[in-house]
Amino acid sequence: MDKTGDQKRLVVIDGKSVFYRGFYAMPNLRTYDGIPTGGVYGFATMALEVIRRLKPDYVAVAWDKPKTNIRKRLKIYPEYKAGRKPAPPEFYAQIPILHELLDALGWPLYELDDYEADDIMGSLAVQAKDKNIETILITSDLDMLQVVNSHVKVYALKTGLSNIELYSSQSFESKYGIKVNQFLDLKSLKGDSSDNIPGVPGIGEKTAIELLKQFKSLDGVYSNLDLIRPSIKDKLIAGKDLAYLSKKLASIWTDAPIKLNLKDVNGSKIKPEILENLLNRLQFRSLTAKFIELIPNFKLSYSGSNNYQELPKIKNNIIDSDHLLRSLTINNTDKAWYTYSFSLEKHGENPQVLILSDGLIAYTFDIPKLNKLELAIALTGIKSIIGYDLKSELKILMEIGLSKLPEVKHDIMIGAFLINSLPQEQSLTQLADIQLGYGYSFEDLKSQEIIDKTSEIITVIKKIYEQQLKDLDKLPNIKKLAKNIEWPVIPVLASMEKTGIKLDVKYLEKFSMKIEKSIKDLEKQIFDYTGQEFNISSPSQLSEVLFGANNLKLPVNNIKRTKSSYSTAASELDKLRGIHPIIDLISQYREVTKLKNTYVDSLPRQVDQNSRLHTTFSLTTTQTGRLSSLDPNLQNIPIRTDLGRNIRTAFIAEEGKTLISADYSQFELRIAAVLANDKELIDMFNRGADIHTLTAAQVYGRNNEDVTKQMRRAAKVINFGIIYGMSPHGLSIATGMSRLQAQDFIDKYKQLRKPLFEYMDEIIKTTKKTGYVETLFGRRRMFPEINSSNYLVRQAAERAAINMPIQGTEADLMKMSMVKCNDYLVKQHNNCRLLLQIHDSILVECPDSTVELVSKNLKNIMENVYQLPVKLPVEVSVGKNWGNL
DNA sequence: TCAATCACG
DNA sequence: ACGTACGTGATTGAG
Repeated sequence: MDKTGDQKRLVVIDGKSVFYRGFYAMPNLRTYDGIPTGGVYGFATMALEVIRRLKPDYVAVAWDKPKTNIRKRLKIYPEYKAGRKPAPPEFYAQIPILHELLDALGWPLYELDDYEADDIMGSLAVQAKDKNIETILITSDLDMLQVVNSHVKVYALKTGLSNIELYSSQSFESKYGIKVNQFLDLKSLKGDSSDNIPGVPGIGEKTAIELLKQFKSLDGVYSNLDLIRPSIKDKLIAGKDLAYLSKKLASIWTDAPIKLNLKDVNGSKIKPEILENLLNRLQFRSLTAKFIELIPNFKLSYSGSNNYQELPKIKNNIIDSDHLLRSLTINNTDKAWYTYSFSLEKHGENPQVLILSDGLIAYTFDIPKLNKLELAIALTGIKSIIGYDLKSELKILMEIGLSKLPEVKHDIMIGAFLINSLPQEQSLTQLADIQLGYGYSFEDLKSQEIIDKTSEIITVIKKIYEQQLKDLDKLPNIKKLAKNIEWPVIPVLASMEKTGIKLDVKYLEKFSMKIEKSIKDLEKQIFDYTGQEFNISSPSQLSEVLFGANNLKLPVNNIKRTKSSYSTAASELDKLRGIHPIIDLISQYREVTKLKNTYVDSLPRQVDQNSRLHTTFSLTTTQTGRLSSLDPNLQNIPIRTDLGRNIRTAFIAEEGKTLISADYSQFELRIAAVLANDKELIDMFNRGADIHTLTAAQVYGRNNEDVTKQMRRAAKVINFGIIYGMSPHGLSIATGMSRLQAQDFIDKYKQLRKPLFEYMDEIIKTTKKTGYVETLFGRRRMFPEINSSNYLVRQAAERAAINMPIQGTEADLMKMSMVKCNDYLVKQHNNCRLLLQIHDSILVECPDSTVELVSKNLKNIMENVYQLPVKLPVEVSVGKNWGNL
């Protein structure tokens, strides 16, 4: 986009439409303090693009004055722009910030009582033309096409935030078949519901275009009425006044009382310090860096200002295995190593290990077995490490055989997650971009590329680390959480992943064959009923078979719909149980195929040469702080059905060893009692009562002995459901009571557990105020949606906000337990290992001889992991396989 | 790539 | 009037 000759260029931005775009594109963007910033972000992104691509000499921003009547237009047509919903509070909250941004950029804002932004833009464009200045208008709708001429161009906002493009009249013309200068007449005829421009009633886009193609203009249409077929002619005659009124309304008025003062709109009045300060405050890190890059005299102290060029060059010393040991015998054992990658890669014959350390060296090193030991000895000096995803790196160090692993001093992947877990910032590439504005990708680097980029990579890691230290200083609770829980659990998880759990592959193969038979069996029975073969696993085909007019025609009155058909989810099929025997068969078919595909056949494919299965635990996935397990997921191995439990039987202990499972009982409810400080509930727990029976007795006003199974079940459902904010409807579904009974039950329960409900109210209140909730140990989850104007979104956020501290505190405690248990095992029973964690339980493998002792001690460690008013009883069980614990 | 479904706590 | 319990991951079919 180069300018010709000396002609100057003015850019006028339709401020509100740009702002709206950002506002809706990033509805959840907020600062740590919960100030909504999406609209400002959108505007800033676009501003950057304007400066970069259009290189304007002058810039102005036009704005529709908020809540001001557009009096001139209203006089002629009071309904103009009526019926628009007012913008939500998140919108208005950002306006003052936008003003600050404009001030920092030195871009004046034009708003006038009687004129719309379009008019202001048009007026400025006209005056600019008189001064022989080119004008570029930036807007999101086509209305501005009216003022296009030799000196005026329209740029439209395309998809994305920073994407502005010259509006091509060609594409308009090929799409509509009329010229852009006929756009106003088109609108006069067809109207525009978004602006409440009436147009001619009964004339839509199709007809209007047809007319304009033939008669060129609105006047042309009305002077040739006789040539038009009667049905349309009548509509045109009846709507003539409206048509011309529409034209007036939709016209851009280029005579707004503003004066284009070149001094005011001078685009080079940017105030770098103020801009930097503001962007920093808004936590637009990547934007800050991009502005810095763009604006030559915008070089400042901002801690993330190191772009690619400015990264210090570090001596990049590549050393092969021959020279390794001498070089590695380093003296820097006291300070932390910054690491990016201890990674094992196959290169030709030998795996290589790649080590990037504190700005000194990148090593590539073949590690045939012989050298592993030497390498391990050489690396033994490292006391602590700082880096990205250290769990992976610790696993490599274990692989090499390092006897004493370095301490995790700081992991920037997890650090970023703890500081703000809104899930945009996960990869190192993202972190470098968002926190430092460093625009280099770290994805899929080959080892040679990693070596070439050593200095950049290490510098980026250091910078992010330093940035996070500053952030953590402002978040003392999270700092403590990181130090006391999150860093220590990393090596424990590394060890668990590395150890893996043994799988009885032969057993599963047998089971698979058995299951295969019953699948065939079920298929046959199902097809007997339907009279045709189809894919039972396809919800759409199944729905057709069950409900279709030519098939079984099962009643659909209660059945939920999906987008394309009736739902065939288990909960919906349940409603049809008893109506047709096929329902039962389908449920069985589902259970069996699920089991086979997800577990029986797939797990054996994933074992190592020792028949052990290695999962990966993620610390940065769940919004509550729980772990998640993937590749394969070992946190959802079946247990609820008899058939499913067979899968657990395939998880076995090594020869001569035994599995120990240790579970916290009623973990979440106990934590809820503590957080709410519900003394009665705590007391019930501490007396060792059966909590559900006792609850039922209280709700129904009976003695414990008179509580029926039904009652206890209802009480159990509500005791758990309450943690998620269950509704009467939910309760009635889960228990089979009527809605009224359920409502009554909940009312009584509320009376009974006043502190619990007060606590829940309190959580919602503070979340609305601060924008986040915390666990007992300071883990934090942001809730941008808690003030949403959408009832359902808001309600969902409220329930999640209630649940988070409970589930999160449970997760925190569990991690602490794991660290302590692991410590104990490593120190006193080094041939015992933690294998899995399933949220409220852990699985340990231990030599037969020490099972009893170890179980007792694990139980003790877990029960006393942290002093709380409520007891945390742990149940321990042992067995040769996971199925019979 | 997404939606639907279902396995777990 | 509307929808209805929190948090996950894997598999499948279909566009």
